[in-house]
Parts: sequence; C-alpha cells; structure tokens
Amino acid sequence: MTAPDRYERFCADIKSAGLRMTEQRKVILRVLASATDHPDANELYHRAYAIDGSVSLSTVYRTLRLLEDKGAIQRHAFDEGRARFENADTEHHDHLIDIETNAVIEFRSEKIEKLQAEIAAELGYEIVRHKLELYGRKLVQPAKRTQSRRY
Amino acid sequence: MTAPDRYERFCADIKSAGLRMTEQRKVILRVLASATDHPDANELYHRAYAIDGSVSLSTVYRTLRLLEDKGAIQRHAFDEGRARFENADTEHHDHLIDIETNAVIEFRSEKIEKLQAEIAAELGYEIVRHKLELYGRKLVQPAKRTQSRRY
DNA sequence: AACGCTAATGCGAACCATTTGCAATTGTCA
DNA sequence: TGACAATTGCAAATGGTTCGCATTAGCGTT
Repeated sequence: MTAPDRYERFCADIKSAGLRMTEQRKVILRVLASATDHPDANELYHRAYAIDGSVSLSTVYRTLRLLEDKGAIQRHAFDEGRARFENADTEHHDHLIDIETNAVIEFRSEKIEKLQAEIAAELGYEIVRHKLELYGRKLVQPAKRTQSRRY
Repeated sequence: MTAPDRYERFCADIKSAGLRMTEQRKVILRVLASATDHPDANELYHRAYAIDGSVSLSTVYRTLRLLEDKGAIQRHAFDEGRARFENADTEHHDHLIDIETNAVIEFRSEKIEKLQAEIAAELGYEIVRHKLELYGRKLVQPAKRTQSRRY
C-alpha cells in the first residue's frame, strides 16, 4: 500500500468516526502514512513539526492513540522505554531488533505461528495476540545464502 | 530449587560481590526466593514491608536491579506498564499471559526455539535474547481432544 | 567491644514517557 | 455566517522507576 493510499485510509477512518480533519491531524497522518520505519512519538512529533510548527506533542500522542484504537497503526514496546509505531496495513509479522543500531527487521514464520496456536490450545487458551521479538546482533559473515533483503 | 536454596544462592551472589548483607536485603531476598509467581516491584515491596517495616520501595528497586545484574532474577515487561520479576534459576521458558486475570503460565517449545535461531541466521543475525509472549483467554471447554459436537 | 571506612538506607525530589484539565481555537454543518 | 462541539496547545499531573544526599549500619580491624 502506498503512502497516499494509507493517508486516504486514515482520513476515512477519522471521518467515518464523525471526527474532524484538522490541519494538525492532516500533517500527522501524512507523516505516519509515509513512515516506512518504526518511529516513536517524539520522532513523529519532530517530523510533523518540521512540516507544520503548529503541531504539538500532545496532539501527536492523541492522534496515535486514536489511530491505534481504530486499528490503523500498531504500537510496539520494544526493549527501550518508549513505544514505537508502524502502519497496520501490512500482513502480520514479528520483529528482529538489532541491539546495536535499534534497527527493526520484520519477518514472518508460518510455522511459529502455528506452533504458538498449538501450545496455547494445549494449555487451554486461545491466543488473542502475541509478541515475538528477537534481539540480536549482525553476524560478521552472512550465514545462509538467501537473497539479501533490504529494510 | 527450593526457596531456602535460592535464598542461599542470592546471599552468595551478594557476598561474592563484596556487598553487605543488610537486614532489608535479607528480607527482600527471602521474599524473592519464595515467590513462585511473577510479582512487580510494588507487590514485592508490600510483601517485604509486611515482614519488616524498615524496608523501603527504593531498596526493593535497588535490590531488584542488583539481582538482575547478577543474573539471579529476570525482569519481564508484559503488556501493562510495570516490570514483573521471576527467579532465574529455572530453565529458559516463554510466557502465556491470561488477559483476563494477568496470570502467567510458563511453557517451553524446543521447536520454536530452533525456528527462531534459523530465522535469525537467515537474516544474518545471531540471537542474543528473545521475547515470546502469548496473550490469550481461557477456552470455555478444553480444546484438545474434544470431538466436534453439533447442536 | 569499640573503631573506622564505606556501602546501604530512607526520604523526597527528579526523571521520562505519556496523559489530562482547561481555556482558547477551529472544523463542520445548518 | 453563526453556533456548537471537537480539537488544540500549554502546563500540570501521572505512574513507574531512579537518584542525591545526609544518616545509618555492616564488617574487617584493632
């Protein structure tokens, strides 16, 4: 999904809830829609502020909350204190966090997903959500010969 | 490992680091050693305070930090803000958190561990640590081995 | 048993990310 | 255009955790 598409979807979410499209909201939505990384609230605030100085940190937080409630973005609590956000329009995936750079790499394992469900079922539970985070450091030399991926 | 054993191990950790066995420390260590759940700092403070009113929250935090650094306990950041702790003398395991009661169930899956390592390797990383948390709710009727019923 | 050095304590203040109260502003729709 | 409720920025509040500091208290040495 492209950034403009995402922006439109955000706007639709807002309007369908009977909420108003304010200037500040527009800016924040645009910033979010075009983010390909996993920025925290403060980073988003600075990106938005650079575009429109009338955006405040409070409004960033309020907007993040709003979009999270609508399911339009996802909040992650990686190991440093603050929360980091990402667009929620991609398919489900887990995260590998580079402990040296804090870079986030996304991955998905059907097998692990399945195993998780099995384990939960065995314990008499159904999974509502789950969190799988790998914290690691880059190997000096590539391990397997898979095609290199960029993030 | 029994609670008294754990307590002894904590004491050994403290002493071998050239630190002092204060009254407050003793109480906190005993409380920790006998905990079979995943209490947070405040809960530990109250348990310790009930035994010895001279224990302060600061000291609980300081002791938790100390033991964590020594690898004697493990800190977890489940989905509510505060940190929860557990003794680190058991073998590695992951957690299933009951979203209704906040109860924590421990489990271990060799297969998932292995898959994680494989995925990381494929991405050119070595795992330093990882976090797998399943958040779910209790199934009304046991899932395993139920024959489907119709109504 | 008292001594002295320094770690450890309790207290309250500081921190940091996040939330909230409130008065002023601004979309939106009639 | 006018009105009214939603939204804003600001500053203050929050909640978990850490820190500074003056005081207390382990513990190895006399």
